[in-house]
Amino acid sequence: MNNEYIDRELEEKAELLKIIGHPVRLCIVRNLLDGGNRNVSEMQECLCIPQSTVSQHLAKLKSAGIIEGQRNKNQIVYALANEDVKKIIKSMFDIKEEDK
Amino acid sequence: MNNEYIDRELEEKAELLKIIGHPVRLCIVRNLLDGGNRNVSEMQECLCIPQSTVSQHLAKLKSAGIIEGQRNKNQIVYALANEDVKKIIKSMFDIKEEDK
DNA sequence: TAACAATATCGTAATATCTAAATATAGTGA
DNA sequence: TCACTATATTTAGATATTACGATATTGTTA
Repeated sequence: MNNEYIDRELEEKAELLKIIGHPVRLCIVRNLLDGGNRNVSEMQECLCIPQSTVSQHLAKLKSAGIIEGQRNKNQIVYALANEDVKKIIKSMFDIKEEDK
Repeated sequence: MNNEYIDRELEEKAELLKIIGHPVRLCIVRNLLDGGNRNVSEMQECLCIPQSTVSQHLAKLKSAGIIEGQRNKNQIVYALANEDVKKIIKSMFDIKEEDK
């Protein structure tokens, strides 16, 4: 976007919104905030879609800094890593507390 | 998306996020909330993009119920019409009050 | 009603996204 | 090291989105 009124901040926020603007990714992110599935196999089962598809959505979320993965033994455990996204999900889905 | 874990609500919210997840549309929506340009010509000037492009983005926002247009003489004055979107924009851009 | 101004819609080419199978990688435990 | 499990990457076809010129529509005013 080559436009002085659309600045870097706006571009970045738009990108963030676009990335969570997909049913599978929004489901992943909402579950993460809501204390749900944290590793890929669980997400895959819960979402009923192929593993590679889940992984690609996770890659997209990760490259935007929305989630972070940490290896735990055999698995990779994901967590939300972006405050804007947390705020958005909380306000959209009326989630009160991170249950931990 | 044919998946029992991804329900109607999730689909709708994802669609909403996707629609505001575009720099031009996010700019329009943020300006509307922030008391800025409300008719198409002003937006067009401010955004430096062709009128038909602005109109198409407005159509998308409108068909998702994010904005509503009201005719005022020669022009159509738009306003935000979706509470989720208002909340999101406010929290992302630290807008305190609708100035009116 | 004619000319004009503001906005919307259409057509379409370029680009981006999505999905999923196939394949690769990397950690774990025997 | 070997087999296994969990996850990531690659590839490709299908689909969706985007931008914008051309054109249409609708309201206004003379």
